Amino acid sequence: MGSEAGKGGTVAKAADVGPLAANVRYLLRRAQLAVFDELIQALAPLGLRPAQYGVLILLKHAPGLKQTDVAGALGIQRANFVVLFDELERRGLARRDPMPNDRRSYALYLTAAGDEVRERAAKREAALEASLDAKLGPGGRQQLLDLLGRLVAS
Amino acid sequence: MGSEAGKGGTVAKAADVGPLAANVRYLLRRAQLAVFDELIQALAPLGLRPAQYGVLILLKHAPGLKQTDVAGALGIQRANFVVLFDELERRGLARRDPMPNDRRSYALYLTAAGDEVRERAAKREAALEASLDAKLGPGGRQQLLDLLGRLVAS
DNA sequence: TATTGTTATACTCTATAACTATA
DNA sequence: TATAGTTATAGAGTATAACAATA
Repeated sequence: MGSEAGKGGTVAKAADVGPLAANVRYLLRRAQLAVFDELIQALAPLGLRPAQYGVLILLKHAPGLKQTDVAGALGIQRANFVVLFDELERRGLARRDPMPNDRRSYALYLTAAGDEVRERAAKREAALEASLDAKLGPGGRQQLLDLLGRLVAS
Repeated sequence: MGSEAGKGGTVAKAADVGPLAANVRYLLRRAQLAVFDELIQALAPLGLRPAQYGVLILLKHAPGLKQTDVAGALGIQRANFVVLFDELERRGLARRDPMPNDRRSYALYLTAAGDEVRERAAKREAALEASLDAKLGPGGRQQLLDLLGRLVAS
């Protein structure tokens, strides 16, 4: 990519991030972006973005949650979750059912179609996980999960 | 936070993310957001956002880089970098100098004021790093840097 | 022709305030 | 009064295309 442009003395240290290379925060961001971009590309053919995929996974594991719970668990604002879920519902991948005890809220469920899409997405994700593990080496995944868990716990 | 709303059987599993809790990508995002939010709060009193702080760090370490290089090193689009740097220049924290060999590009430098602000930001960041290390435990930082580095490398 | 800086634009994600209907 | 869902809106961050000056 044209590192030696021109003819002067400027050597153009293109990708040298210097002190940032040893910065946890910086590497965390770079790693997150890299890994997320892979997932975005993998899910794109299914018309799913990572956040929507997260909803499908969560509803598979814990059906009947209400919007506030799902949004909270995924770190999404209630207000933004509405639109996100509207699209899943419009596409017939999930549905809002009335709650018997509280007419303010909905119980959220995957549809059969939604579970199919989730399953296909999971297969695509699994392929990426394998490549992740290859990069991380033996035991690397568990180590990373531990360390990240400590950061999230706060 | 009102987990026992209503009187029915719904126990409201508020923060149970189930399978996502063991997902590298999900934890990576959550950790990155948590850690970045700390930095955003710490830098806010200085009127700096993380990306701007990154520019100051980079220019301190490698003065005289041109816009394309700095943007590329930080993973920012050339077009977006222009506006970002405009603000640093407007505030007198950095400057564009003409390049002798190439009249298309600028050599970017920190000003004295910019270096002062960078220094103050670095001190605030250092405080956060200490708290990070406490969470990560002995050797945790280096382990994490290694693992993240492998994810970014590819 | 290719590259640098630049403008304009658009799209996603995120955050907040305010409304409604229920509780 | 408090909560669930909703709407509208605004702000970041990011991505792309196109242009002028220069190489």
